[in-house]
Amino acid sequence: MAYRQTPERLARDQAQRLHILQLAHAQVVEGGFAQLTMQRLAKAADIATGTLYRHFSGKGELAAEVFCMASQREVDALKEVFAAQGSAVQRLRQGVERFAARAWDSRQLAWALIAEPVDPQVEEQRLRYREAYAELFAQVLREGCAAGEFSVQYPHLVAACFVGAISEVLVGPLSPQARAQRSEHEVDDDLKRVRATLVELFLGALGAREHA
Amino acid sequence: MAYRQTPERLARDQAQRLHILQLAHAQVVEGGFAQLTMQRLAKAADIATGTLYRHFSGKGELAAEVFCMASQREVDALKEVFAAQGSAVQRLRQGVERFAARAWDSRQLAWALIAEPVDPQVEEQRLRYREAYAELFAQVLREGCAAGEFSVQYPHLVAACFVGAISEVLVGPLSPQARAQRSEHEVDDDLKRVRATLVELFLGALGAREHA
DNA sequence: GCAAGAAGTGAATCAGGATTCATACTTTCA
DNA sequence: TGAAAGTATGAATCCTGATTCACTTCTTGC
Repeated sequence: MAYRQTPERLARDQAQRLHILQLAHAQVVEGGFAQLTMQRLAKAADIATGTLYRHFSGKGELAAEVFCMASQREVDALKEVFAAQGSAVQRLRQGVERFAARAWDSRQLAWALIAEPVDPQVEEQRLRYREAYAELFAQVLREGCAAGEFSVQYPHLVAACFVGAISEVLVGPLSPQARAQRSEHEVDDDLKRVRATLVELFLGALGAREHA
Repeated sequence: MAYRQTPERLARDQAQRLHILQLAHAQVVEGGFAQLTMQRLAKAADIATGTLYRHFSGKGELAAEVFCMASQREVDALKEVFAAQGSAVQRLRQGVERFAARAWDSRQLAWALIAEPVDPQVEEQRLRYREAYAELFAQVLREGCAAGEFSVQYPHLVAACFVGAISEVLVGPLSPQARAQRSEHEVDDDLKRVRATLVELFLGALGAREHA
């Protein structure tokens, strides 16, 4: 007999799995998904490549999980903002600002989540999460409609537009190439303008410019 | 001596190169860039793989060129719409509608151009072209400002938002997965709603709802 | 202490395309 | 016609990582 499923063992397993995920996450934060290879990860975790496969069926699963962890954090942050007190318009504005600020804070990660070319299993999660962001926005839009703050015919589509607009306007400046060219200072200015533009655009679109 | 650079020879060369590009384009139209492999392309063109390398330094260059050809066509179409007579608001509306309609017409291609994971050389062109679309929108925005139709502080950023919104709202329904699930009829309805949403959103954002 | 079964190892293998290159074919022109 | 030089061929090779698996090292219960 050997190695039974004692709670401690299970816990240790979980812990190692988590540790691997954290290291993988760190790789992505540092250099995007391109940086995430099984050998490198194994080395970072100080285990053999084969051991990775005791925790994950393959690279796709692992990468997808890393993606989900990171994205879920963003979704939760946004959810929190949207759950706060205040009019839909106010919350929308704060949501956008928070989103942009977070992306700016960890550009490489934001870029990896939003725009880096990734393999299909990860891309699938990306679609899911974009959907999730959109759903959050859509919910606030519906609340705003219900409260008579503004009127939107297809909240879900408008929400998708918002998500797209945010992504696009961030991706340019976030992309590794762009970052290589601009100074920190310029980049901060960019953030301010981007936030202002997004807020103005969204509230304007809702015919709620003045509430802001 | 042999095979001098007679005009006919050059022309034949050009013709073959073009033919290859057209076939490559066809591959992409059919199955995205994933479908574009050197062996498959060579077979389609009925030449040896090695011969491809007489025309292109490598796959990246070839794929990038295909991407550019296809994108340039879209840019030109949009440019044409924007160059037409009419107020900025009218042209903007028509630009959006045209863009969406074209994407809908060739979904697989649109998806490949907008959202398919592609290799870095192609991704680079994608950024350039997104920039190009944005620049077209920005120009119209500036004209509208100049004409006093509306006022926008950072036309370029707003333009980027437009491009992002259009892409995002199209990508969902355009993605191969989504397409597998919905009927033609549903998809047509989607297009109508998407166009309506985009137009309303953009004109609303510009405070130009009523001009429409 | 030891046998049985888990877990860990990492060099070897595999996969799937891109790329090369020795060889064969064409064209040109003296 | 044949030597020279460009062009085409496509099987073989290379590349880059993911994945495997025979073997070693643990852990446990007796």
